[in-house]
Amino acid sequence: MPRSKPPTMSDVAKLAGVSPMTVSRALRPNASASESTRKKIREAADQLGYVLDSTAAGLSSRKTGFVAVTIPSINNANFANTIRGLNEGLQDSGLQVLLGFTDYNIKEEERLVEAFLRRRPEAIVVTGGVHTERCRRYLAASGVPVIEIWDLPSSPIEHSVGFSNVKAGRAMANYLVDKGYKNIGFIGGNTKQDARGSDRCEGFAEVLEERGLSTERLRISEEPVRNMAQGAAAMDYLIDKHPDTQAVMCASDLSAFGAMMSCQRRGLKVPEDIAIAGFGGYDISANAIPQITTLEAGDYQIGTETAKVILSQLADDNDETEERAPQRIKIATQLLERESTSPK
Amino acid sequence: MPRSKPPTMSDVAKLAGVSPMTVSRALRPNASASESTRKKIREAADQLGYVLDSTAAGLSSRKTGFVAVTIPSINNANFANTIRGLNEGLQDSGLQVLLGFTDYNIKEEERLVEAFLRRRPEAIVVTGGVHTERCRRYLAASGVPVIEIWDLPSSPIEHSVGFSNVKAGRAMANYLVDKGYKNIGFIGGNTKQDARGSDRCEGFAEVLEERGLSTERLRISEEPVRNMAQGAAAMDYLIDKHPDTQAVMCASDLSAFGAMMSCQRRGLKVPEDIAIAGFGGYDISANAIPQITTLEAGDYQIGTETAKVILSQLADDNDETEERAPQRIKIATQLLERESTSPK
DNA sequence: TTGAAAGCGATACCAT
DNA sequence: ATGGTATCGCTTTCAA
Repeated sequence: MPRSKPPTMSDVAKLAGVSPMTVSRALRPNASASESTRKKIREAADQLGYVLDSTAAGLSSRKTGFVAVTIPSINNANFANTIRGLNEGLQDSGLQVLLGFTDYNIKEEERLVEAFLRRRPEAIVVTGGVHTERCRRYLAASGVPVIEIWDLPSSPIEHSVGFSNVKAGRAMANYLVDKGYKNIGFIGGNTKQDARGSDRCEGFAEVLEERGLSTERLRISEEPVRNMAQGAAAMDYLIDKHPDTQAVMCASDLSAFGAMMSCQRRGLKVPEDIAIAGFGGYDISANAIPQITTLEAGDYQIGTETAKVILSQLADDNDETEERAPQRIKIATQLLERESTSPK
Repeated sequence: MPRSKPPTMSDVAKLAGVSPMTVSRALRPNASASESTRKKIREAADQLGYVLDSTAAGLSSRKTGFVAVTIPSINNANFANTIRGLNEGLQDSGLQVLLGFTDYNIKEEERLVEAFLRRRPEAIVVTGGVHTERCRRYLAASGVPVIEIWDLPSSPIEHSVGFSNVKAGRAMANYLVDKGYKNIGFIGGNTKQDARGSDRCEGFAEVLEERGLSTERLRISEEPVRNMAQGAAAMDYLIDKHPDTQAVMCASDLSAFGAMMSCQRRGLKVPEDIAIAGFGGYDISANAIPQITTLEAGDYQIGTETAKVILSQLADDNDETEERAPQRIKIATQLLERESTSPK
């Protein structure tokens, strides 16, 4: 089958006996064209199998309809939910999400952002507030709204939608200390790689210090600790080193579950022998036995709120209004107390 | 901050004292330009903060650099892995994945495909072999390579990369029957929504019949059964109705885990009282206690193989070779026997 | 409501 | 190695 050149507007125009310009208008909902020519043109288009070329349309109208988005990983339910929320929030706007994955690497993020900039997106969304110097310059000079999500950076590039990861870590630490635990640990990964995760760890450690508890059980391994197996391994290490550990917060619910399985294998009961908490409000935290205490981050809502920011910034009826001011949308987090930290 | 128009190639050319054409060449790796002018131009570009407009480049060169991909959901580790594999396979090609989510709805897929076609992708990847009539027409007339993944349709549109979901269901059924189980159930969701899931169920049922076993324990609910909670609910229903059930295959490892938790809550031991198997090779299947028997689908590999098909089809040195023939790449699945179906 | 002309920002192609 | 010119397929703008 030879791959032939697709038909153009001119082809449709010729067949319908009108000018290309009329075709252009007839194919758009809001343009003026009589119903009769519209019908004629639609038929001609159908007959030819014509599909609008939005590449050309974008070049001419200076609107690509793209929203560029970078997230650390696609294998992560939290970010997946954010993308779902964003997609749904943009549903009726005609905006297309251009999704890229940084693999928790800001150098890779820089590459992605540069590649995305070439596509002339109408807005750019990046995860987190830590970027390479060059990447910050790209974003600042992009000429379109920039939204940082999943954090509320102290020096945002422009808009931000998220929550304070430091405070999130503090909240969980305070909760565990309030429960009466003394020997408290934290399981997390390389701080350089995952700025948000390390912020949570930092907040967690702050509270332990403030409340006069030891911080020697902060188990930060070189490798990331995101999945179940990594959580299990980290827990093994932690308990071997500090058998008197009474409670642990894990970087995510997945590693918390892995840690919990590790305890079960050792004959340690959760929460009676050791309490475990996670982060992220993953499905597993609600379905595991025992259910895992977690901090829900409002992942889906981050997406929907980001969509709102984008749409309000792009609305053309606000060129001079205060809507153009940098937005800072705080998403509520929620500590869900579950069985894994509540001995009966 | 006023959002001003970004600089163009002409701007760079003017500043560097050359023609736009020279800029175009200097900015590409393979074009001929002297090192001295290259340097001059790069400096001018940097100074202006120039970023190539690939929209315009695409219009002119008739290459957008897009590969359009539709998957049912972003909240699914299997599809996520496929996208990871695809991305990595396309890494060095300069091709950008344009990702869309159908929500397991072929009408939504049709809308997405039409929207994507407007972007003039250089290849299109769709999940599954079931599409609306109109969507099939779109794809067939797209003029670019079309790859259906996660299945091997009997009437493929063009290329396909996947495995037989019917055979996958058969494999698990045969395994369970071989283990000596008689009262075997299946937990899955609405067949209309998820064609691949229902294929697996169909294969599963075929084997039960062929081997003289009852198929009355095929629990197919109206709603999808994909997550843990749904799996738990379905298991409760199944056991209430058929307390003599000895083994169950679930539509996914997530529902298998939910089902297992449901058993645990009832005091049923897995696998001693009831055996449970899943599908998909999710992390949870290897980390749960007991570990869950599953059928690994080669999700990541589906992505990498799809990338290979795309690249070979797009290679311009094969206009007339047999490489243009429809490819049908079979991905190996693997039944991983684990504790959840192996009483000691 | 419709049409003609002039780009949008780049590359292909042909010269030099 | 570099430049000039003609598109690429559409929309904007201005007229009719």
